[in-house]
Amino acid sequence: MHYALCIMKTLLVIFGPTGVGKTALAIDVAKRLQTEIVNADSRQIYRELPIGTAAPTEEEQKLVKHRFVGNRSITEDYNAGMYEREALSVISELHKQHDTVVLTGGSMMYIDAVCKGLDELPAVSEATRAKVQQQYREGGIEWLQQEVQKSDPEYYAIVDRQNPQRLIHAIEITRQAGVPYSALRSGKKAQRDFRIVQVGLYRQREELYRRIDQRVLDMMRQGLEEEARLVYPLRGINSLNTVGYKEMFDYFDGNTTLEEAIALIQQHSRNYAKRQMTWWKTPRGGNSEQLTADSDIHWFDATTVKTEDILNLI
RNA sequence: GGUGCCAUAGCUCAGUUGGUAGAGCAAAGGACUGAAAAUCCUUGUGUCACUGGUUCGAUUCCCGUUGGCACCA
Repeated sequence: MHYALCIMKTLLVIFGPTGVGKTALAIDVAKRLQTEIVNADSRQIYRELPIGTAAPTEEEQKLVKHRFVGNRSITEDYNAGMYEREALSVISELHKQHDTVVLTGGSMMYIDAVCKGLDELPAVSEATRAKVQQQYREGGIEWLQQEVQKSDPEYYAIVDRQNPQRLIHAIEITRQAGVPYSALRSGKKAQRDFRIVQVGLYRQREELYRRIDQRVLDMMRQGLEEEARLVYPLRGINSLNTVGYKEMFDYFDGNTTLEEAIALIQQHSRNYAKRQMTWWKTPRGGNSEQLTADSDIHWFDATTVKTEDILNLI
């Protein structure tokens, strides 16, 4: 057993809210380990959106090879389940060459998909999706609620009934699988054949928000408006339901001024950062009692963390 | 200078036929098993601009003051 641990490969996961400083640290750590970075950001995978998603730049990618950056088009359907399968495959491939692989990003569910695993679900067909969408349009959320109550009472008992996305997903899966969605939810954590070391980054709220606001201004300087204009014709698709783009679309439509759009992008980015911090139960501003609360995660203040601190964990 | 209108939550505004007030947005907190930068839930005490008057009681009515807007000179 002890011997097995010694030869076990490692996945070093570095996460934290948007704007906390993950990219720079991950690159530095990966460089020192002479390994590669597996990106876990649901929007940076789209090659049409490098500026507005603050994707690693070409220069940064020259320092360390990145996977899952700009490898998809916004016109492709993509989701956390696909990411789990592809990421596990890439990690396995990289582990043949490297003892440690770095996984970094801000998409909570993508990271959980790799670390904890999602249950096997059938792919939803276009026909099923369209049918459910149509019935939702006709019957509203009441129909969704009644449908889930009828076809999957067990899930209805625990689901957030005001959330159309959750209800629609349950209906789609139930119809596609032929069994209730809840029957496919094991709630079990997947076993991985590598060790997982989790590093969480945090910053003082005020400073984090200041960095986020500044980064939005930087994006504007780098050409976010032009980037958004190029994808504007496709505005309805899921991948463009993204902070930085929907606000620019409103500006293009004449619903807001450019100034208002920028302020809204900043605001929505801050809201997103808050949701990330809630998900990871991020400690507030270096409270040491909270730091030890979750033993699985090694928390570091992003303003003081050193590459060596991370290397020491491995 | 004159007349009229307005002044209520961080913002935009309701409202109280006189019994100290509530929406949207913001903000804060939370949830999260294939859209997850998504989606959803919870949380509203504020000198009701200031001064005086009427009244058992005024944020509400009246006088005045200050500030803003509009029109007239």
